[in-house]
Order: sequence, then structure tokens, then C-alpha cells
Amino acid sequence: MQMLFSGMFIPTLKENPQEAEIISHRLMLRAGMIRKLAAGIYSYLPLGFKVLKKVENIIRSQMNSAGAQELLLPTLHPRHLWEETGRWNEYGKEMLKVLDRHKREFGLGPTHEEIITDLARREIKSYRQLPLILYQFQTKFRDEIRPRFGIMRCREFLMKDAYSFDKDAEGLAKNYDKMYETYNNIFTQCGLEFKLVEADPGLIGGSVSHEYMVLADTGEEELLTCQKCDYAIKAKAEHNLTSCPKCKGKFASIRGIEVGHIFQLGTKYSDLLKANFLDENGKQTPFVMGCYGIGVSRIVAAAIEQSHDDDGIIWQMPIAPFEVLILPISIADDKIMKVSGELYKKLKKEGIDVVLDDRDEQAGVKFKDTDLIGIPIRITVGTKTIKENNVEIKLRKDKNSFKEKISETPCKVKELLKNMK
RNA sequence: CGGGGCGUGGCGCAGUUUGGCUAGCGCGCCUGCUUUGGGAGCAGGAAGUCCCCGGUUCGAAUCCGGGCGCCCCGACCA
Repeated sequence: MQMLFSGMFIPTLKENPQEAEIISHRLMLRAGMIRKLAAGIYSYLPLGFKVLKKVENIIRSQMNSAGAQELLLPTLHPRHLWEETGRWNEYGKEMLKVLDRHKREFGLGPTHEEIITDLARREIKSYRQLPLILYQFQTKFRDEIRPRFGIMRCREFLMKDAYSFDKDAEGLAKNYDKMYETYNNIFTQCGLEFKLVEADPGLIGGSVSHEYMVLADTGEEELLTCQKCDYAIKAKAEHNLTSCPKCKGKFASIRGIEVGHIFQLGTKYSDLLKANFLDENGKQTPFVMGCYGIGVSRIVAAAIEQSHDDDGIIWQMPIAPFEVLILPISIADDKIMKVSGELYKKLKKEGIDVVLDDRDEQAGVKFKDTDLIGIPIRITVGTKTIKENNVEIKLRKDKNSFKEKISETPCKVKELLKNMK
């Protein structure tokens, strides 16, 4: 597929829209990644969607490596299933509800314990089919009390939710650990700086639960982190700790954005929904379950909160919408366009996610947009450097650029990419 | 839901206090020419239910009443 900037739908904005206050919201609007339809309801434009997909793919490959299997569950949930667990009322106003033509009630799925457990009770009959981890990427609906911060807290958002089924607590502990590790890998691979904290299971239920917090000043959650080890705890959790219980180090107060939450559910849902299998002794036994969520769309916002400057977004390579942007200073100059076009083809051939800014705009406009959108590697092809058979390479995160021989550029870019992944 | 703020071409705003003539500015958009290394210059042009409904008035973006929408602070969450 040709990635020519001129043909792409990336409506960038020069000014800050007044509707947006926090940085990620402002920058996503300005970079042409998202547009608002209503409060807490957003469209993802091609650039935003591309980033979302990159995050999704990182999660998918890690989940698959952990042996989890992807499926897709329905969005419309019949009322009776949620009544079986008592959550039709318990979840209350947060669940959006709809009627069909026969006036039957459905909820728009805010989470899928009921659905997956119903599937398990119908299909998993024997301990021989366990353990099992199933997951999906799906749009979730939650009628939040107060949607805010753009994509950060939405009424409609993309979530990865996984559910594990085991024959006993030991199996659950194993799967939980596996997911715990997998989540660490996922957030690390996304290039995020994060902390793990113990959490309150809340409405989802269960006993053990951990949250993954991306560190950012605008985070909604206040955390206490140990300055010596990596221990962290929610500030509002009920405790009287003045120093780290692990190493007695001092606490520092920081803020975090919750991007992932894992739970040991135990038999809460399998009991309520009578989801049983036959164990080795031929005895009906409830599944021992865990559930594991990641706010995919929220990761995108959190990544921006964590990495930006006055000029715009600074993407970490693995989730950048493009890895490389080639910026010809003038499209009227045949030599510049020839070099740019050839470079583009070569990088493309190497499987590099490259875009050519072939727009008939002033150089300044292109520079500003590249910075705003936050492409990690920029290759500028200009009259001055081209005479010496050079191009200029600049990393978004660095202040200064450097020159590189045109012929060496593909190699150099490959090397840079290797170091930045 | 309680508290605060906002609503005027696509975006950012002025005008509203003290009602008045054709609703204005910057950016963006279209056409042409000139420019071309950090958001260009000149000329011409398109684009508006001034959030909606009702009221007051000779006359309403502006005053009054009601409603809706959006943002921020609190409870909620991935």
C-alpha cells in the first residue's frame, strides 16, 4: 500500500480546540487522530486507528505467546444472563440498555464474565479441556458518571479482556502469574513506564487483584511508590504505611493512569451461573476463573501523556503510527523528489513503516506536522544536503539532527529501528 | 447528581455589560500569480439556523423564561 501523505486523511489542527484540556486529548485532536461525536464517544481517524492497531497487535502477539486463544463475544447481552449473577441491578446505571422489537431487554456489554462463563458451562465438560485462557478485543460500553479527558475515560472504548478457566486454585495461580508476566511484557513493549499495584476487585469481584498504572502527572489515581524498590500502592487504599513494607524505603507520591487490571475471580461466576465440569473423580466442580483486562484505547492516550513536548507527540517506536517520515523540502524540485521517492521505495521494501510527505506545502508546515504527529524518525531531503549526496536524519526525541549518505540511509535507518524497538 | 465555565462559518476568538443599520477578525478552505529549510505574500472567492424553543420590543447574537449540548472539580473505571 502506498503511504503518501498527500492522499491520506490526517486533518491536523494548528490551534488547540477549546474542548480539550489535557495534553493527550489536545494532541490527539490536533494530530487528526480522533474526533468527538458526543461526550465520551469518539471516532478514530486513520492515524489514530493505526496506532490503536499497533497496540492491539502487541497485545495479541503476547497473549498468543502465553497460550491464550482469541475469540469474539457478542456486544448485546440478554438480560436474563445478567440477572443470574445479580449484576443486572448491581451494575445499575452504568450499563447501557436497549430493547429489541419484541421489547426484550439487552445490555450493551460493559465486561464479559457472564457471557464467557455461559459459554464455558455449555461447552467445557471435562477437566481434560482445562486449563484454558480465552480473550478478545472488543468495544465495551459503560455509561460513565462523567466521561472525560477525550479517549481516556469513554463511554465506548476498546478493551482486551481475557478469561482463564482452571480446575483448581493452583491452576488459577499459575495462569494468573502467566498473565501477570504477559502484562508486564505488553506494557514494556509498548514503551510505557508503569507500576504494578495491588487493587480492590470492586464490582468484578474475586480476591487477588492487581492494577497496572502508567505514570503520568495527569493520572487520575494517586500512588505512593517506594524510592528504593519498585513497590507501589494506591494512596487512597486503606493502609497506614509510612514506608515501604518490602524494603522500608521512603514513599514518593506520583500519579498513574490505570491501563490494565487482573483479577483472581475464583468461583464467583461459576457458582452463580452453575458452570461446572467433571473432575478426575467424576464430580461436578465449578471452574476456577481469572479475568484480565487492558484498556487498549486508553494505552494510546496514556502513552501520549507520558511522552510529548511543546511541539507534539513523541511516540515510542513500537506504537508509532509510522516509523519513518521522508520529508522532501520542495516537491517542485525533481532531484529532491527522485531521491525521496527512491528512499521511500527502498525502506518500504525492507518492510519499514514509512510515509512520504509529498504534500505541496511549505517545509515549515511539514516540519510542524511531523513533530505534532510525533513520527520517531524524520528524513529530510533538501537542496543543501542533496548536493553532497546526503540527507538529514532527525529523531523526534532528540534535539539535533545528523547527516547521512543517501546510499547508507536505508542501512542507518534499519540500525536505528533496531535500537528503538 | 452537586459546584464552576462555555456555546457566534471547519478551527481559535471579538461583539453581549449599555438592544440599532450589511455579524466581524485571525487561521483554514477554493482560484490565480509569486514564494519555498520551521505553520509564506498579494489579489479574488466560497462558507453563518449567532445551540434550540418561547417571550419582551418598531427592532434581539445582545434583555427575560425554559430546554439542549460541551468542558472542568467530586463519587465510578480499563
